[in-house]
Amino acid sequence: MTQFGRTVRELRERLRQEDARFSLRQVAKRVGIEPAYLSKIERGDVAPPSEATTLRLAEELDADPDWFLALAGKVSSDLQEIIRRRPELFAELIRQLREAPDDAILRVVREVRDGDW
Amino acid sequence: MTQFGRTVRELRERLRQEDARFSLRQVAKRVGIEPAYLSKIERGDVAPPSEATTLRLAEELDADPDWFLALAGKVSSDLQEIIRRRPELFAELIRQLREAPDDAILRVVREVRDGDW
DNA sequence: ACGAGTGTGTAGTATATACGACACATGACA
DNA sequence: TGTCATGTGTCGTATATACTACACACTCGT
Repeated sequence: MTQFGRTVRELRERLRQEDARFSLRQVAKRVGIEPAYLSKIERGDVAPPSEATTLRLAEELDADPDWFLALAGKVSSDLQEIIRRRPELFAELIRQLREAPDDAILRVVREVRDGDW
Repeated sequence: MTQFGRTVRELRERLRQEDARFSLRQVAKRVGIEPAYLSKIERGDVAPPSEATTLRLAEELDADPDWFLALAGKVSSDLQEIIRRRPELFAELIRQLREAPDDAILRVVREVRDGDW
């Protein structure tokens, strides 16, 4: 599972082509971790970092937080909390949607957004 | 957060009134953990156990697995995997439903179940 | 009185998580 | 030819997770 690492590296290198401030060291500094650690993360030498660090990285690299957490093998703790408040309800809903096509889920999202409960 | 422990104890004591096989020791044995450990769990002396152990406990005590995991502060790993496959879609859906009343979510569940995508 | 079963207190442990510190080699630039 | 910045290799560590092992005190039936 070095998918996360490869993605971080690709995003960073891409940004770097137009902005030299996206060197590994400088990104690490802004994110608040050691360069050596970021290096290992990018090469999949260590497991993906904590949720907090992953989120700071996502912001730095302008990536979607939930997507980034997913690449890191995690699910946002705020989503988990929502589920934990009504576990049976959400469990059933999510399992129902396991095989549903993207646009079916999107329809549900829109419907809920416009819904008048 | 001894909510999990208290619930385990209550469920077990209740079952015990009609079946002496639900002593702490015997339940621990069937679940595959040490009695001392289960004792600490029930009194909130330690954090709730792992997902696997929590699920075996839920089955033993005839409790809903997702509800039990929630009490233990967790979200089923299979739900997490479903979310991780399409993180942005599910994140939006779940956040939309954060404040929705139960019956609104139930309507969505039914609708999806009967849906023809 | 004693053996079986009960719950619990104390101590210890293996593994995972999430990093930091420091040194090193390389390449570009003045 | 220094020096500056780059990425990386090695080693160590604090904290959390998820338990086990063993001994103890109590109670209940025989």
